[in-house]
Amino acid sequence: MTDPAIDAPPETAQETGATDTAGRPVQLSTRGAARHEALIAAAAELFLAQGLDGVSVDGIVARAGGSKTNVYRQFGGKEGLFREVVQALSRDFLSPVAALDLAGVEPAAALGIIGRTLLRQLLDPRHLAFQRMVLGASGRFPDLMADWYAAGPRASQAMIGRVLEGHLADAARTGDAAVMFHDMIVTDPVNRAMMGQPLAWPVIEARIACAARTILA
Amino acid sequence: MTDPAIDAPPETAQETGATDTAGRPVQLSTRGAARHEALIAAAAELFLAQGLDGVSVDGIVARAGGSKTNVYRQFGGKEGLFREVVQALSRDFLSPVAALDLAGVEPAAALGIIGRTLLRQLLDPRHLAFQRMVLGASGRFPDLMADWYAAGPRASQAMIGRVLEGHLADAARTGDAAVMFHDMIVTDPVNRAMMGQPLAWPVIEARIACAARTILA
DNA sequence: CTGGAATGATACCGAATCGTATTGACTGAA
DNA sequence: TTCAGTCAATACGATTCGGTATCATTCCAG
Repeated sequence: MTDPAIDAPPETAQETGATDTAGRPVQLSTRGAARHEALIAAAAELFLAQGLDGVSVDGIVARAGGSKTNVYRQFGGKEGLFREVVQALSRDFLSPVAALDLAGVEPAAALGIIGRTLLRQLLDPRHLAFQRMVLGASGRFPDLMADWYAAGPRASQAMIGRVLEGHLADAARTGDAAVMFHDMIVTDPVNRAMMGQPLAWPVIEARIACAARTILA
Repeated sequence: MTDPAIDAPPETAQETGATDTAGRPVQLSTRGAARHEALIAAAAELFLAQGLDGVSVDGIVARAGGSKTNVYRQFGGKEGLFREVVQALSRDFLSPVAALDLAGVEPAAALGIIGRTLLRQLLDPRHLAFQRMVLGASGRFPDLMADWYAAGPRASQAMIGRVLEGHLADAARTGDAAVMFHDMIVTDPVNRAMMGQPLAWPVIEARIACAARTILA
């Protein structure tokens, strides 16, 4: 297995996050760096729509432009590309909730804001497809699911925990309470949406309010 | 691969639930009916282990015995077989929780019993694989996920609802409370197990107790 | 301008897939 | 015993895919 990019070092030294199969960095020209992004973007759309096994490398390349050379040089193969796609999407979906500033907001109101922001994000068809993709692949890539879980649900739960701090009877269980509130408002609406029977938004809002009352009692 | 117990028996015409692609019943001999079961059993194991796309019809037949003829005559193809497998497994996983008899048990204790029984069931590797399979395929088969959800989570929630009846401050929200209690105790442990980082059993028990106190407050 | 590396386009390979067709053995009833 | 229908085993065709190899083209530093 020869790798020309490594046998005879670079040209335009430009470092991206790309690594080959063995984890060694791959040098990319400006064109290559652009292809790197284009490949991830194209692969993301296709993987979201059809899942890992439903997409062919040729299909991705046809959409991204360039050639298969890039996929195998920059990502080591289909699997490497999939991994980078999942990690990139994990980062993207996190932002709106993490960006909330809840300083000085009443706990009940803060939980409502978090809940609505979170659910608007999670119920987006793109995110539903993403979750389907990650869960479906969790057998083959448990570490990828762990990465997503840390960047997504756990981050949201941490924010909920900060809101609950000092407002619970049993302060020692703040962490558990945060997880439980999160799962209480997220699980059922997401599952229903995932099987094509979404709840109406007012119903979801009522659930959030009900859950907030429950957890703060 | 021959199976002496199946190769020889008589050939009385016999009706099973099998239908062909157009929904018309297929006549099966005794041998055929045995193969029907064997195919579902073999396909179930393989689909659970490798997912829909990771399994080939030839692989299933190699494990079940017989030949591909049966798959296409009895199930119409790989997809039809997959559908029957999911429905059969949905029925199987339901039983232990539905079989509980909680007449005259205190609500708090009853919730504990349901929670422990439910989680012991859901955290079984076979069920984790099943859930992975159904969620991963929910894009292509949303109706299958709906079937599972009705036979699984919704049935459990209904049982929780019957326990809560008459013990909540806001009686009108008994249904919501049941769903929330269910998701509170189920979601996080299952997700953690699914990504290969299972919670210790005592932690889970504590969660159940905590959730029961919360929901009954 | 130029030489060597990175990239593009594509042919190619081997393996694997689904679904059908074929053939011969076996079954159960006439 | 005979005969029509079913099943097992396997061959087959058509297709697809992942990954490699090839060669022309483009890019960039010097």
